[in-house]
This record gives sequence, C-alpha cells and structure tokens, in this order.
Amino acid sequence: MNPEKTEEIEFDQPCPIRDVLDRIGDQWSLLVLEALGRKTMRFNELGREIDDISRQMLSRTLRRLEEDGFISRAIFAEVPPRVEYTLTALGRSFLGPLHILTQWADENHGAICKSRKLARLAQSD
Amino acid sequence: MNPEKTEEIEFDQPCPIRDVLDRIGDQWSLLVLEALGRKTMRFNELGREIDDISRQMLSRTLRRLEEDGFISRAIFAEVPPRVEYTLTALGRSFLGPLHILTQWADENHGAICKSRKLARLAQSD
DNA sequence: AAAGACTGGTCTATCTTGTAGACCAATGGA
DNA sequence: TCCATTGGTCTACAAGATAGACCAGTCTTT
Repeated sequence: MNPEKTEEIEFDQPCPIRDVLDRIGDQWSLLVLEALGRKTMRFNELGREIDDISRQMLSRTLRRLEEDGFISRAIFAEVPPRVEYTLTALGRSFLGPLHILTQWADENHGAICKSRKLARLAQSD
Repeated sequence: MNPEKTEEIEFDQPCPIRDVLDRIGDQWSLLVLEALGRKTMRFNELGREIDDISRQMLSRTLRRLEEDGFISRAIFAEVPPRVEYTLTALGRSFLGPLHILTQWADENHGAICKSRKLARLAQSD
C-alpha cells in the first residue's frame, strides 16, 4: 500500500499478533494443532486425519510448527520408520484460545452460510 | 492425500470449523476485523492502517467478509466517493474470540521467537 | 515367489493465489 | 496548472500450493 513507508520504518517485529497470525493463519496450521490436540500422531495418520492436505504441505506445516515450538518431533529407529508428533507445553497452551475460536465457528456457522446465500442471491439479480 | 476418498464422501459442509477457518485464516481477514473492531473505517483509511496490504487484496478481503456477514458496506453518494466499512453484530461477536487469540499471541510471542532462534541455530550446525 | 501396501518424506512440474503498479473520473488545494 | 485524494479494477508477474512420481526397506497377501 505504501511502498515508501517500508523503507522508512524498521520492520523487525511488526506486532506480535501479526507475527503469530501470519504463521497460524495459513490454512493448515490450526487444523494440525487441533488434530494433535486430540492425540499424538504419526505423519501419515495425521495426513489421513486432515485428509485433503498434501504430503508436502503437511511436512512444511509440521516443520514450521516445530520451529516455532508448538510441537515436538520424536523419531524412533524402527523399520518401517516411526515419527510421532506431539504438542509441547506451548502448543497445549494454545488449545484454549483455539477451542474458543472453534466453538464460535460452530455456533455461528449457520449465520455465515445464510449470509453467504443471501449475498449470492443479491448478486444474481 | 486421499484422491479416491473425495469421490466417495459427499463434501458439502466438511465441518463448520474448517469452513470458517478457511475464510478467517487467510493472512488478512483477521487483521481487517481487528482494525474495524477499533472503529468504522473507509477503504483507504483501512489500507493505511494495515499498511502492507495491496488494494486488490483489501478489496477482495472486504468483499468476502461482507458476503459472510462480518461487515457491512455503506456507500455515500458524495464526491469524492465515501465508502464506510463497519462490523455487523456477527462481526462484533467475533471480537471476543479474536481478542483471546491476540492476547495469547501477545503473551507467547517471546517464547515463539526464542524457539525459532534455537531452531535456526540447531540447523546451522 | 511376486505384487502390493506401508513407512516418512523429497522433488518437480503445474496450477492457483497474491502483489505491484497503472489506470479511471471527478474534485479540492497550492 | 499540477498534484493528491476518493474507491476501486485490470493486467503482468512472482510466490505459494498441489498432484503425483519416487525412494529403500519390510510386511502381508496371493
């Protein structure tokens, strides 16, 4: 929006919220966290749980969540290999806010769908 | 992940959470909602507030949020044109969950950055 | 014994999404 | 007169996501 402004201002840490939301709000992270909130899971198990995530995105998402300290990765020297993903304390502490969010989503999903349909109708006139 | 499965299962409304998060968790929506939570704003004002959003994405995000019933759009027949965006009741009801989320982000941002730095260090070995 | 499926990923080619920047038409200010 | 402002849209390009092949070793089924 303001190309000159970014040069003027030092943009190290915009605001915590931005930084966190950028990572969390990426289509898959919340889903992965919610799934791992239910139980520790292995890679393919998680893939089946979320179902329509590609292996690559699952891999990337897990790696980022691990980097950010939300989850931990345990590799077992077995054959076939076993890799388990578990929420860390930080990850678990996020379940509260996430639960409130999903609860809101659950309660208001109907209203959103309704609004969406009305908008479609209005558009088609 | 499971290409065959999507044919078997009717995928009308996966789950409310998925549906809502897909819309909300898109880089900009939460930012726009948070900004409009502070006060009603006009298009360019909002653009300046968020600063690094492109006009196109701002436009699209606003349109989607309006469609989903989070915000309302008021056009004033003035010159230069004036368009104001305001949260609806639904939008305002979302501020609670959003606030809890941003509060968590605020409190845990430090831990996340720390974890991120450690990960970078471990990687460079 | 051979074929297939499972493990946890990575790689590449393609498709979709996002961004930057030009552009619009009318008006106010310097 | 020249530039900024209003709320956008359009287009060309860059970045991100996806599908699908592939790997090497083991276990199960036929």
